[in-house]
Amino acid sequence: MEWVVWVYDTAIGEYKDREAIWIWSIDSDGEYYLIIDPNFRDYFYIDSKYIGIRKLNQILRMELGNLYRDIEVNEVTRKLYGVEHIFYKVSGGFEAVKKASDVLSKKVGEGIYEDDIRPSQKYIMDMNLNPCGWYRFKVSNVTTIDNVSIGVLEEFTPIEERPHPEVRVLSVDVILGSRYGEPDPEYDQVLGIVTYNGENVNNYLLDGNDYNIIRLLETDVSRVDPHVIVGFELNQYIWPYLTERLKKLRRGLKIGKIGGEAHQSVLGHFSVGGRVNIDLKEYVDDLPIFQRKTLEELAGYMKMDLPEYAIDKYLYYDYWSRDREKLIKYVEWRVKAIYNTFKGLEDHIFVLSNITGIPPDYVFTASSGRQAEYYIMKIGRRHGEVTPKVSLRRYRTYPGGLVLNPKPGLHDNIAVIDYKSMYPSIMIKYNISPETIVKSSEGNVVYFDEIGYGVRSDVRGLIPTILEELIRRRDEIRSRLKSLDPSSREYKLLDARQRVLKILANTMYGYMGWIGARWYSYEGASIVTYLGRRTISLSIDKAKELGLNIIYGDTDSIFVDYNIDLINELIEWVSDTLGLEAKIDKVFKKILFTEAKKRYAGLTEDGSIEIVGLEYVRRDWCDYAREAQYVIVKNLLEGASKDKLLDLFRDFVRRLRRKEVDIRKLIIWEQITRPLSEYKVNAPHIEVAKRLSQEGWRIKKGMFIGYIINKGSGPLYKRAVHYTKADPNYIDWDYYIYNQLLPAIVRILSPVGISEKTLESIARGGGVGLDMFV
DNA sequence: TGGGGCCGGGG
DNA sequence: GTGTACGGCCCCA
Repeated sequence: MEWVVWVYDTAIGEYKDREAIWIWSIDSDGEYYLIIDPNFRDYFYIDSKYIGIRKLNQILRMELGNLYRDIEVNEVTRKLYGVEHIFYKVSGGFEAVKKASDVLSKKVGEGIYEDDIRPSQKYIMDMNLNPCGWYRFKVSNVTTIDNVSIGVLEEFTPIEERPHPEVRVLSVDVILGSRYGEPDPEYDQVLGIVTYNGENVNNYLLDGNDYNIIRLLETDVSRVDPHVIVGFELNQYIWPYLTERLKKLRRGLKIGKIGGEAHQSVLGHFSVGGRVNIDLKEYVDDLPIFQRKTLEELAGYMKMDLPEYAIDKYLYYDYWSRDREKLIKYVEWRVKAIYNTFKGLEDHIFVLSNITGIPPDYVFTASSGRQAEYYIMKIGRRHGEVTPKVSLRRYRTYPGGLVLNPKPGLHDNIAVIDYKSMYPSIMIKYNISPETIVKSSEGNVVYFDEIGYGVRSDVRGLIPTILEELIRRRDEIRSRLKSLDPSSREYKLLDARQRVLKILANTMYGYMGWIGARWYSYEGASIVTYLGRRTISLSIDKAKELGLNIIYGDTDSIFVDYNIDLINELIEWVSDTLGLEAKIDKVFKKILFTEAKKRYAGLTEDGSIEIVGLEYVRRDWCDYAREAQYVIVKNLLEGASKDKLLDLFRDFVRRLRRKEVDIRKLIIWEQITRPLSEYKVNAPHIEVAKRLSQEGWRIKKGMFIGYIINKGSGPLYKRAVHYTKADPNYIDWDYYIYNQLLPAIVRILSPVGISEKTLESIARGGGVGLDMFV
């Protein structure tokens, strides 16, 4: 029989009492298919440098007992960091191979590779069966269990580029709360579970025993039978809580296909057999544009309606006790937002999964470094590369990009010239890869005296090869996009593809400098940044020689007077002499610099305001000061008079002095970056977190603490209170005038000659007369 | 008063 | 758990 289906996961399952690869898939109507491949053999490599074949077989025979019959050893040639080695490939049944690698790790220790990659992932990479792609499967022995058609794999062929089928989605959110701070699954029942399938919201509220509502969730899942279950904080919070609640009853959470229970899997994500479990929190965690990592930010980004009342989890229990309606309304908004956000992101998720080979389940759980690594592993083996082990290394820093001191003040018509993908281009041009770096200048080597390493030019590195391929694939897609209708399905999918390829290319340099990388290269990363510094310095020299006035520069960019002829000459020189591509990135009609690097505000040619590094973009400044800075700098750039700017400032001061500001705009947000006990200093957010901790909240790394400064004496950390406990009568309004608003405005007005003294006197109420008395 | 701890953001 | 460079706050000696 032949099935044309879209694969969404591979897993280790069973066939006739033996472990087998299970390939979960659906057809264009969303019907389930499970294709079983009983023939895939797990394997690992052992380097022949560390053991002879005779000894190897002897150990395996002695230690494996009956499982030995299930093992095969073959001599193969593979590359390790580009160098050919003779390996023994030990393959066989999953259990036997696992036992064999355990035994050899103990007896030989070194030289064992790929025993740390799960068979289901090896299957994806070796068979080139990428998740979230279409395939034509030939199967036999077809049966049906529940509504899943099951068949045994004969063979398969890929079907290129067909949009993914419409997936059934169920979003889930829960109400967890406790009188005593953080809800504890040991004592605190689940208060409510809310689901949404795109049409109906179902809310199941505690009435007696929460076991009943968890069962209702299970019933809901089995009735809706979703391909995707999506939530916010599913992996770190919701699934662990629900499974912990059920442990008392000695049962698991039954939400998988064919009776599967949710269980913890690789990288700490939860796996729901036969369904795709997606946690959107992991998506927002990865992206810096989401400052506080909230669902509201994500929903706003996706241009969705925001809730009428957002309720903080610290207040869930209060609302549950006092205003349940409002709480339920909010959580209903959440499940809808989660559902709709997923719908907006599904192309990206499926494309990212398809390209990296990481199943959609945990493509977000994997860090961007790991995503890049899976991709390298996949491409590497096509070049005969064995995947190296992560080894323990000493942490070392190395110098990064070059940053120029800006010329402070207001400038007209400034062009930003930057290098197109500077680091990837350097890595390709100079062949920089872990295996191409050498210490000596002998042989075919491009040597860099200044840092004491060179790069081999007789072999092509793996990373540059991969980068070239990424760029080539992306260019192909981009040229196809030109002839497509931007609103078409095809365009959107291809656009998602080219974006993912770009992200992967841009990740490679950072990946190589990451100590946890399998393809880590301190020297390689150092050469990349060294060449980056050299490149930008050379172009600065050339720009000066051409007579261009340089205002600023950072890593891969220079800001110069907008003289199109000279700039074109510079760009041409970069291309001819350095062999790299530079371009005009944007032009500022006005741009304001302070004395500081990495901070400026500009008005672009299309009239938009761009603010970089200043208080406005930082979450550890209160919204009120941030907004004030935006308004005033916008007016400044658009040519407002000094009087107008001072009037605006005066208004912002006045509203604070009159306590007319919504206290939510006074919250300062800071992240907890380590266990509370590891902090060496007192600081407001740490102190507030410690107090929350005493009230029963588990304060974990990565949490955001929002605080407000109250009146009183002593250091700030003693006067900071959690924002849920702030009271306008106790707030230190002066702190907000002198330590939030004033510095944010001094920063942008002092470079244009408005003195700090002038602003301070306005802040004090001077020069306004009446203000003193209101 | 200045250095260290800490945080967030730029490219 | 991708990299380094940087500014600026608060605390404390």
